[in-house]
Amino acid sequence: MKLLVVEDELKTLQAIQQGLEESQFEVDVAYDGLIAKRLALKNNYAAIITDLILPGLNGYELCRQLRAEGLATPILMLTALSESSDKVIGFDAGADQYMTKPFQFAELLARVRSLTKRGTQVAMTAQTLRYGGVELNLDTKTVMRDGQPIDLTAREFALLEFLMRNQGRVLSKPTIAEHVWDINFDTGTNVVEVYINYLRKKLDRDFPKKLIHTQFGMGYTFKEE
Amino acid sequence: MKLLVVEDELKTLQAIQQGLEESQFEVDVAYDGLIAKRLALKNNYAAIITDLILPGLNGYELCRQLRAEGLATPILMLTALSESSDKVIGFDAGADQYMTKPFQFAELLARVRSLTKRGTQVAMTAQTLRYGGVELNLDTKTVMRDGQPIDLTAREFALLEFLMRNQGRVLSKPTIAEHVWDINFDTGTNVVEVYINYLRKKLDRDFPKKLIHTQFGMGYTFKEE
DNA sequence: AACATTTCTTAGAATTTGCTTAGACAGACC
DNA sequence: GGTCTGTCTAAGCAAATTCTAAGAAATGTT
Repeated sequence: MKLLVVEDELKTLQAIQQGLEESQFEVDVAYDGLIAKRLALKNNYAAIITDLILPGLNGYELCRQLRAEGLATPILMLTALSESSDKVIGFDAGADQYMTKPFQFAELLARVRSLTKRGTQVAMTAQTLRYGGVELNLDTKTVMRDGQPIDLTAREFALLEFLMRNQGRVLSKPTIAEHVWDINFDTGTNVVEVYINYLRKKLDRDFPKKLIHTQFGMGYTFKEE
Repeated sequence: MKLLVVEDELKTLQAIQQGLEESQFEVDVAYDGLIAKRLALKNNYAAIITDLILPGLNGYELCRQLRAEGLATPILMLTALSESSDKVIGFDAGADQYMTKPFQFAELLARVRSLTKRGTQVAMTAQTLRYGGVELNLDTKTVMRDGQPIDLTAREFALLEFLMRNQGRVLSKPTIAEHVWDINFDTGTNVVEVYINYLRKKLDRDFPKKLIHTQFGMGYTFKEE
């Protein structure tokens, strides 16, 4: 687990680095806000620990700019005692935790552990496929057509996903069977036909514009008009 | 919440006292270091705010002697002097925070609040996840639903945490197993199902609105309605 | 129009998936 | 050692989905 520590005071920096490394973290360091920003955007750190007062770019600005770049990495902000009114600013900038110096190292460690636990989150990308008024959300496994929810089973969903990913293309039944069912189309099965039928009932039946088209003797196409 | 304010300049003292009382603190006052010491040892104050320059016993001595008596009450030291050497002395004496006059009352209030929170040196920001009436506190490892405490085992807690962090998303059993159990889902285990069941009994059973939903053939989702 | 081929539709059988419970096992605490 | 607590396995049951199979309909060909 890799961390970035940003601090311009060498003694403090080394103390933190050493302590974290002893606790099995990999630690990158930066003395300067601008360098820190570059590192933070390049590497995928589990958390960033930064001082507020820094050369180049202060902790507040660093934090704000990283968030502006869409970085979700947890940030722990350190500040000296006489800066407590900056606390509010720190949170507004997007810091996740705030800690006043001086502090016990054990406390820092506890907080870093708590922050890095958030890594249990699955990839944040909200993947949705859109075409012809149909919206297929891969995270929530939901399907909407013209704003109306459509309830699909797991297999139906997989089939629709495959059709939408190959939107406009003619897909033969063996191809579909292979991708959606992981079967060789040897066995004279008609599952594909059956499931196309299920999908049509749910997705096309109540709408004037059909999206699933039969290409006689060739396969099926997902397209408008 | 009871505070002690030690200050010999009457005008300043009254301003601080009034401001704090308006902010719902109970305030005791002292004009003199010796009186302050007696009060501080007798009453259990949430924090002590003291000037550095005082008759009887100066703020530095007051601070040092209280610590020598084993008092752990947070101390906020006020001083007109802004030289850093004074800061060092202040901290050595055992003060928790240090503030130079003149100051904005809002800042004083913020510091007092931070000091009276939890522990002395650190204003802990409670790490809690909230969703649909459920409050999961990562620091205390406690869970509440609609203000009612819910008792969970470590594994149940980890599962709920993972569900809440990925709230709204459909999580497959292999994904859950990997993140909450650190296992490859090869082994035909059904732990996930069993623990979903445990969690439902404790979290959903006695509430009309269910939060854990089964997406047949796909996984589980944590969401409202 | 008659036929062959392909696709659609449906019912219900087969299978998969999920829920629930009981109990085995291990570690913590007396 | 015995008890308790928490974690996990296993098995039976229920429910939902998936698939098969067979007749109906549609399409294309002669």
